[in-house]
Amino acid sequence: MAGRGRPRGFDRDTALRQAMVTFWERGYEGTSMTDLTTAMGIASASVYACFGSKEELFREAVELYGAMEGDKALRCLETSLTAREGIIGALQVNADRFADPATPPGCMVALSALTGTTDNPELRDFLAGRRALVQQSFRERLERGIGEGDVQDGTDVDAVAGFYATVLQGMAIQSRDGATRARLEAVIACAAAAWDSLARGPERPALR
Amino acid sequence: MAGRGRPRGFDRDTALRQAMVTFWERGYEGTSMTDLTTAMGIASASVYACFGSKEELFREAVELYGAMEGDKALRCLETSLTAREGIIGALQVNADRFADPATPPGCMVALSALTGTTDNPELRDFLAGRRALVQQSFRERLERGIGEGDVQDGTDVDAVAGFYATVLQGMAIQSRDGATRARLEAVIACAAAAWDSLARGPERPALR
DNA sequence: TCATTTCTTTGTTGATCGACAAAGAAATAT
DNA sequence: ATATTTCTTTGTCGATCAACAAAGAAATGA
Repeated sequence: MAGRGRPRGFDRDTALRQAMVTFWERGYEGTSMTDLTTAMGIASASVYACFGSKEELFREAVELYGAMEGDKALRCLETSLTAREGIIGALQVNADRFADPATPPGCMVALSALTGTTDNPELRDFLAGRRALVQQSFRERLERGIGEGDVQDGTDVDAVAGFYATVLQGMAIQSRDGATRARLEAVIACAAAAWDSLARGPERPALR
Repeated sequence: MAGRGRPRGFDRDTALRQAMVTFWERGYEGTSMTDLTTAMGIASASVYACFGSKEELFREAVELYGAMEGDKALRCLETSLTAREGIIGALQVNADRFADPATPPGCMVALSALTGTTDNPELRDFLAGRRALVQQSFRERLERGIGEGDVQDGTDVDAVAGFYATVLQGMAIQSRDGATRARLEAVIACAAAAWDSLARGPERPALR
């Protein structure tokens, strides 16, 4: 297993993490190979030898991002005693991340390839799929809540999961616009206050 | 006032509208001059002569977008009898726009320059300012509602305005990901159901 | 020691980016 | 009719894009 030839002069995980931060900050299209090689501290040929291409590097970076934060939110959903606690907790985990001064503001999955990838539908769908997974995990947690009794039977789990996913994605933009941790908390508090109207009452909320 | 020299061979408003749609679809950085000249049907030299630069053209396109939709939402806020009706109505006006099959999905102001403009802070701030204006108009409508009695005195208007702005921005991403008009309506219904918990009760919503 | 393997450095590739210069075309003013 | 003005067409500019080829450097195995 030990390589035969000259060993790699950089740490792959470290380089990937630095690439992730760069993509997170500047987006996929907004990040040039020069940006990457500068941040990673290696030459472009090493990037291609180690990661294949800019797009493959980006996909790995997104998976690393998901492994770091997504897992924490998923664990919050799983270990929570109620669906409300789980979903609101997941929002808070993300708010922590979005407002962390050590990393770029907002969510990499939500923001790094929304537009500008019109002629790369695979990459767009890749990220859209990651976003859909979050929404699906919300829905599954709501369904579990129905089974466990803390969510009223008859709740429109698709609508409620979509609502909280929408709030989460909106928080990513708010964070990009400079929203502090406290402001994100205030948004979450509002979303939490809506809970009983959505997942407690058996009737669909009236629109007007 | 009648021009002396050769008259322009294209309609400025039409060309601007086509540029707006292109920026809306592909984002600022994702739109090339070739994309623009193709969509507008004119050569790049004509673009520069008529609009100055790509960035100035984009700013004009954003202002046109705001004049088309922002005004409708603002009128909804002004003419509504209650703050609730105004803000929920503004969300619906935007949902109409986001899901209109005749135009690109989602919101141009929210999506067209979120990342990829790291080295152009003026442009980023320009769009962030437009987003802040929406949030401010929500806040002002809430304050008016307090004065008119349909919003409980003591309501945290900053938090509530931020919440509904967050939902609106999240809807833009949902729309980009393929959300139908009906799904956006479901999100709005959830946001509307939260209203009484936020703007009716005098107490701040409890977080847990 | 030396051949082999792998990585790094350096340089370059064709394509595309936004922007503009120069010249030709079409209108008005005198 | 002719000069003037303005627009359009054509071509091109230097910069930058993602990607890779070739050669030098540094490790291992025999």
